[in-house]
Amino acid sequence: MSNRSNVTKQKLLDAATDIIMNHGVHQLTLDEVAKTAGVSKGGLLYHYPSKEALMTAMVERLQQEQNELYASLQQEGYGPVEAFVRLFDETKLHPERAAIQIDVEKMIAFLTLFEVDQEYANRWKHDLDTFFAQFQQTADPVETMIIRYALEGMMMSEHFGVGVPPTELKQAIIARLIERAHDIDCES
Amino acid sequence: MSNRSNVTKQKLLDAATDIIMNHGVHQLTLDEVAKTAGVSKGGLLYHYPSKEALMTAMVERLQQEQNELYASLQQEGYGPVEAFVRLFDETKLHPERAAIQIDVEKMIAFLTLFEVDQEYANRWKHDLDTFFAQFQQTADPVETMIIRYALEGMMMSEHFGVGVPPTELKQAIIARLIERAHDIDCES
DNA sequence: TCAAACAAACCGTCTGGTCGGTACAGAAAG
DNA sequence: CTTTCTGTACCGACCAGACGGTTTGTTTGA
Repeated sequence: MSNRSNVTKQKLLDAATDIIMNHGVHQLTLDEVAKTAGVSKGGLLYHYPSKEALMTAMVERLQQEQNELYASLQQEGYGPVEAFVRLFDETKLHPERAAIQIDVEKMIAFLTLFEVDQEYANRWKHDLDTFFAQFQQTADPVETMIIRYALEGMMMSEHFGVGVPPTELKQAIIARLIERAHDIDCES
Repeated sequence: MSNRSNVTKQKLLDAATDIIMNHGVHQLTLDEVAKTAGVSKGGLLYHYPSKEALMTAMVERLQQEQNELYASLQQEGYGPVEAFVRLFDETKLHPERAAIQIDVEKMIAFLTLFEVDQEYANRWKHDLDTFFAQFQQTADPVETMIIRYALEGMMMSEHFGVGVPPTELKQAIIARLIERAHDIDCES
């Protein structure tokens, strides 16, 4: 794959991600993606022969980004649970790492993709299932799951814009979750 | 409005709710709703002149059901936070009340409707915003919000079917959330 | 008998996908 | 060096089906 081709592909994935985050799945049409990326629909379908191929590529890129960040957080000494919490707020806690440019809100937005296609959704589901399985092996599985659910619920409410609390409260919530995650990791 | 008309309307709302919960928003088409309800599309559009009208009616019915259940729970002596938690599990905690037939998983499924239409979504959002505003006035707003987010995240993961834990763990999670909600209500 | 409650064919738009063609960079041939 | 050829990247008109909604006609119950 040439460099030029790869650049265009990334542009298309960026455009699709942008649309799904800011305008929702229902706006994720091939025409819209092509237009946003500054490419013709023909050009889009040259690189991704179907809408599903485009969505699959989107999910795979996100997965890869997340796995890399999660691994790097664990290498910094954070336990599995705390690393997971920090995964959700990394770009806000460490703005200097904005280069990594991962926002887990993407994941929530991407979850809505599950509504559209079942085929590839199952693959992602399987990965998430195995990932969350380890959360049931910690010192306090109940608390661990509460932390996980709280983060997901928070991101969801953020994505849909319902009942969003002021920033200070959000930061306090994250802080407390990190605290508890740290305790759980220590006990485990 | 005659009785016959109302029966059909409820059948249509039931069908739409069923589809959105079991097959997702993208399958919520007028043809599908009509077919599921055993009515022709013409019949559907006789009662609900547009898809948005149908969705609005769906949301309004759900809101009403929830408000009634929430009020009844508070009348039984539960504080606002604990009542909210029990709202999420009422049908499972009290199967004998299955007549009420409210499952808050519906709400999560309905959230995906936000992706489709912004118009009526805002109305619902406003109601949710004012509802959740009181959660920031409790003795421990941080913990209260964690409880709320955890419940929403749990229902969401249930709806999308990602990383769903075994039943016992789920019950333990709910139990602990009820415990904490109770404490918060007592302190408030 | 009359209006409410449907049924069914039909229409316009949107959308995923196809297809023939173009621009261009480099290799091969002369 | 010029010409020809080839494959990659891309464009844009077009198509078929799906979907929301309209219209017209039919049944049903008071």
